[in-house]
Amino acid sequence: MPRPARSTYSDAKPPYSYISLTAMAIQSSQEKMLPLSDIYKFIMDRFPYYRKNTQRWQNSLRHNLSFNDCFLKIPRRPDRPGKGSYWALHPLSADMFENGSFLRRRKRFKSPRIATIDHNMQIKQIDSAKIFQEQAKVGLPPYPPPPIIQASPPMMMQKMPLSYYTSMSNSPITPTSTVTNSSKQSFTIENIISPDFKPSTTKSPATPPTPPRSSPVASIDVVKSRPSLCNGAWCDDLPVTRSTDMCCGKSRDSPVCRMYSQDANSSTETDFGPFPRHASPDSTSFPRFWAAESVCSSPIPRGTCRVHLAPHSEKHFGTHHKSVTLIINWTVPKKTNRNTDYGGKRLLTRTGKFKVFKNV
DNA sequence: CTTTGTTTACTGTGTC
DNA sequence: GACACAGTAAACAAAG
Ligand SMILES: [Mg+2]
Repeated sequence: MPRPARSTYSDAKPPYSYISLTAMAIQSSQEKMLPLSDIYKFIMDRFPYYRKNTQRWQNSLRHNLSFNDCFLKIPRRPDRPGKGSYWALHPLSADMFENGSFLRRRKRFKSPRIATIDHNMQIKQIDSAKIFQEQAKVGLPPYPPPPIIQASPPMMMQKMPLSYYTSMSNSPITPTSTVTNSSKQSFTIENIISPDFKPSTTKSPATPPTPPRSSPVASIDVVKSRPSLCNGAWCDDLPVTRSTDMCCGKSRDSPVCRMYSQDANSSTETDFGPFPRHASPDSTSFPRFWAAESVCSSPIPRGTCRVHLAPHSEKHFGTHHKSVTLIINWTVPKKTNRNTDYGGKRLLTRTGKFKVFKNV
């Protein structure tokens, strides 16, 4: 086992990340899986620091569970009802910590996609997480083993919470290190993972701990459109690409596309804030004078930002102010590919100025 | 209602 | 500065 934390930790903040703390909790459990509340409990039990501000860190921790591929949600068994799922470690993430030290994590773990054969004998790429979640359900025994053609990275693996579904009532919960399945069918978790999780000292020469090579990524829709300048004309529909347009799947660390309105005379800038996620914003929340309305037609790929002046502004437009300059920032991927944390390139911020005159 | 889960946005930090 | 990782807040949905 990676060394667990000291059983008593002072009030100081432990040097472990949420990923580490959560991994500790899960690994410490008999079944290698825990419901959320038990993860909380584990952490609070041995780290007094986390007995305070529970809202805060628990929110962060949940974020980590969802966000990180190394944590898998395993559905509850019907005979063990309750709220929420169980959380396990992705078997292929055993390599995550350098020689098992919770203090040093390697590269962020990405659940690799794996080639399988579907019912029609078609080769399909699916997230390996799926396989393990399914497998946990099925347990050791029978069943149409999803044949694995090629599991991308050969690597050190760890146990899946097998006993969970299989040791319903009778079998004693197997101590993790001794779950040795002797006879088995063509494919189980145990088949594709190595027999034991050996952290610090021992290294299996047979299975060198290859760091997870980045796996093939799903194809991406790269947004091609660029906002075009429309100087000198009233633009009813400004083609604006939102930052989230650039994202493929989950996004994180993505910059925002904001829209600014700048008064040509006073040069005061009004920040209209990021574009709304799903719907059009209510125009009342916008600044009084340069109130505008932004409508993003859809939450996905591309949206059109429609800029109007609010009635109040409209009245002064062309008298008080000859024009309005809209400064619109948007982002483009620096190269192509994906966004930020997901292996791709960062985004560049571009700025466009749109001078808008009243349409006569 | 609360808890659990997903996601976006933003921030800070260390490294190269 | 680019980039990867980490922590936090918060919106929001779904399920208990
Ligand atoms: Mg996850």
